[in-house]
Amino acid sequence: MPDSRLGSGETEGSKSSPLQQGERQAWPDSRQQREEHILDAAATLLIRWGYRKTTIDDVAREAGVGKGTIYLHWRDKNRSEEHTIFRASQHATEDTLRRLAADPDGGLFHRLWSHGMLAILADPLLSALIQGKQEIFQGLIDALPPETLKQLIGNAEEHIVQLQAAGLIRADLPVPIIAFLMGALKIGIISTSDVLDKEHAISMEQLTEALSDLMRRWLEPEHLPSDSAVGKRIFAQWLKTTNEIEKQHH
Amino acid sequence: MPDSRLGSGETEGSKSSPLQQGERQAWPDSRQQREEHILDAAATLLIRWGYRKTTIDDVAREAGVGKGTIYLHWRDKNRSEEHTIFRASQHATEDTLRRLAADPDGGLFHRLWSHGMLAILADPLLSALIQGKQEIFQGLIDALPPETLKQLIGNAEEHIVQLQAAGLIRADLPVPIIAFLMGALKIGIISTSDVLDKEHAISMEQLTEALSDLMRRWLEPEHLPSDSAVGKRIFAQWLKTTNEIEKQHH
DNA sequence: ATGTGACTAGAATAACGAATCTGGTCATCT
DNA sequence: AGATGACCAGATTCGTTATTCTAGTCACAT
Repeated sequence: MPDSRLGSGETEGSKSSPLQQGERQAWPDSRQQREEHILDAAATLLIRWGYRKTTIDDVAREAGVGKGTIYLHWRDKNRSEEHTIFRASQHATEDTLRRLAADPDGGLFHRLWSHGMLAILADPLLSALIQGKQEIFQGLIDALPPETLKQLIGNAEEHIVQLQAAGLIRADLPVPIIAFLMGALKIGIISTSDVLDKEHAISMEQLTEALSDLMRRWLEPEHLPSDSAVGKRIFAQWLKTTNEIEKQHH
Repeated sequence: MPDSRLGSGETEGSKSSPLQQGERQAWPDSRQQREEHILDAAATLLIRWGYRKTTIDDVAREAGVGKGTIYLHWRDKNRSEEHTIFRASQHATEDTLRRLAADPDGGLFHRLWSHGMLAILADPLLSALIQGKQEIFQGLIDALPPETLKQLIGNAEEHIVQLQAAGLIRADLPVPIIAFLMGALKIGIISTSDVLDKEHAISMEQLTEALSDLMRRWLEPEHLPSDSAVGKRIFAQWLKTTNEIEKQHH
């Protein structure tokens, strides 16, 4: 599991050392490592109990640090949980880019879409967020910058314009309609994906294939640009920009 | 507005007579007319206040009849509201068939789908039901036969098999996947359609066209069957069956 | 017959003080 | 320094009682 950290800037030397198995854990962690641990804990509890029912004490206990320590990393509870969501989004982006890089057709739009879709689907936190599960984000969601959700759904019209210009998707459809339908499909899939497991066992591979097929037939033009690198560049650029916007909010 | 009543059985002779404008209304209605009025009232209030907050008294007042009268038509509150939903579904079916009949391409699958979609989208009650808006159906939804919702979403695999056999949709895709994605798309569209009005003014005509385009490219085979009547027959049959199933529940 | 609305029992809701919980601080410890 | 957890004020929840509401009935009116 390679993990290219685009993350929060600070780098620090101190490597982790003799990690012993105490009652929970006891690591003389580096600051960054500890932050990651705390965010892990926060994500776990956020999914399990939701924002309202997850207390700072819980997170601290789960992460094996003192309560005050959390306030050494974030100004308040909101900032900490926001960062948790931001990191999940970051991971999904990295995951998508990784999948695209490994895909020979990674420069084609239908691959971008299905890989991106699957990356979100794989993360329960992002799925819940897009589904608009208020019971999980109760109270936090208002504090969240409204951009975040929109970015996650990814119905950015600007991006569609770029793709049309590059000849990667059909130019004969109105941009707002494409944006609307792509968003609707994404939300619909995430909202009903729990049925997948229960009723019909559809594998993720099958779903990826089917989604690629759908997007290709619907949105890709007869003749694709010869240079496949163009697509890859645009996608990477787009995903990066998206993350930048979210990061601005700290 | 033609209205072929498939409804509740009873027929009665008494025609309506001098309808005067009282404080609300005063019609010596036929039994059936009155039932329609009550259902209209119930639908209005259901959308406005939801099931929990709508009382039988409210419905009676809105319909301009006495409270007891409602109990002359339905055993209890549940039955009355269920009938309201059933009627909405019936209307949507009739609406879809009417649109298909008026459409020269009414025998093609992509027309069925977009017309059906639009019919649901046009009815706030059905939209809310499919969206799973619990705040509206709170308490009623449990009493509802689980079939109802499934039928409304229309992800009936059986139907897809028929369509494949008739050569109206591609046969090279697994049925469960088609069912899943069609359901997801429908739910997504309905769930996000409120954004339509607000942000980007997408007309219903545009949406119909775009949906037709999507479904045709995604699901229709190269070569369509020459006899367009086949499609119409299958669609009519299917929509009828769907309604029958719901009607069984009274 | 047919329609009605006053009536009732049981359920839902409001009121409200007591008890508990929790985000954030800071004196203390390492 | 860097980290912690006891502590506090304000918010939330809980337990209880009082009040209101409403589905369904039925004696009466039309």
